[in-house]
Amino acid sequence: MNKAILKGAVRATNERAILAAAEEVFAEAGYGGATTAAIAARAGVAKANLHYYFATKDTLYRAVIEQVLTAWLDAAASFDIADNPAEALALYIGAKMDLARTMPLGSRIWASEIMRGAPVIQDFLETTLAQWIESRGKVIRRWIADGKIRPVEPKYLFYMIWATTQHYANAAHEIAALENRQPLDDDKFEAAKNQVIETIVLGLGAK
Amino acid sequence: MNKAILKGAVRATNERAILAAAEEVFAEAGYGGATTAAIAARAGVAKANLHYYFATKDTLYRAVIEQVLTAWLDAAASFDIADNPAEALALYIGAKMDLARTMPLGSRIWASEIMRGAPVIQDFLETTLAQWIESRGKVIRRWIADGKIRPVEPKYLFYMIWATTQHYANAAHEIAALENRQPLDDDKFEAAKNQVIETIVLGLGAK
DNA sequence: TATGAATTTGACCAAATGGTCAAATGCCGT
DNA sequence: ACGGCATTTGACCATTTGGTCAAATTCATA
Repeated sequence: MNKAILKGAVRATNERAILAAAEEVFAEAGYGGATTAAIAARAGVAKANLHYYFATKDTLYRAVIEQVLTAWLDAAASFDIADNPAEALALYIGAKMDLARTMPLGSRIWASEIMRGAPVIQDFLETTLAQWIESRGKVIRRWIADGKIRPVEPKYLFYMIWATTQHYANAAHEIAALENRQPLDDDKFEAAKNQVIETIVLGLGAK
Repeated sequence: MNKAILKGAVRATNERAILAAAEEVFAEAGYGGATTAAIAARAGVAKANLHYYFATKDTLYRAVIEQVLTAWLDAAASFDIADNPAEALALYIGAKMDLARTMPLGSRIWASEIMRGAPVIQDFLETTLAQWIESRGKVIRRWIADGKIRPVEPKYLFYMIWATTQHYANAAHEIAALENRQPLDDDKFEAAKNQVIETIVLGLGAK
């Protein structure tokens, strides 16, 4: 009976294990440095079996990127509740910080992908992301027109938010080296998150 | 006579060409994805000749890292003129922005290196950089004690500065995709720089 | 211009890599 | 219990990779 539920369970389980392993290896080694052998080993399957589920390294990489993209879009949605700048920004920046904390590997893969020249997500950048930043830019400009924040170029504001929040994922190792070789614990991370929010909100002169 | 000056000129020229090519390839492909063949080709020398000047890929990589480190330290020095927070921060952030503009490849290599777990610069992070941030942290704390800026954790402030400024190098491709597929021109870059400075200075409540 | 050192390179090598394949094994509904 | 589909894997392959080497060429200087 519950067999029906488990239909395809083996496939689902293996695909998940392989994707998780691939995320780790791609994040550490980059696309070029990652090997299917290393991914298979970390997933606990034979290399040939990995290729049974994902025909090529490229296919697998794209599947991983897909996941990252989805998570990114989820976090991006949290900006929409906008009206009060301070509140809206706090929510959005908080969501981005949480994402960096939850999916550090995804953040690193995203960063490498862009450093390679974004061969895979080029289209996403030029369409979805460009639209997103344009529409949110309008919100920011309204705030400026209403005198709620000082005049700024919305894009540069988003770059600052993205850079800073993602840094806590991408540079976690550097940060650990500067914090007694210990990654930020939850309290420190929360403090960092608040400081980022406060600095940006204040920096925009939000009323 | 001027032969003496040119002594070792061939070596110097070739080493420079190889280092420059290596910087490009490591920045694009990461350590794992870079190949000595690709570097040699871009430098315009035979692969065997590359290995004549740099015995191993690792040696070459470390030489490139060395350069990046030197440039980083130069920019770091610009913080020292400190007394007035707004002025000191404007100088430092400006220097970091200029560095990102001048050496985008180095910035990307730095980022990949850290994402790999910093195998090569681990020691630098734990000694030189840790000392640097500790001593500059003291300056920040003095400003806070003197009521010149609002209370913040200095480290999180530096993370924000590093992240944001380096973003203009690391994510240049993403930025271009969002700006009519055109990299930032000098004017726009200057505007971004000013906005970053103003936002942080204001965000610290600097008097 | 002769000579020894520095430089250049084609040919080569062992290991690693992405990927294939056929045979074996496991699993499900009938 | 059986037939068929999904899964697993060891053996294998062509290509790429980092690196070597000896022979050839160029260069500086006495």
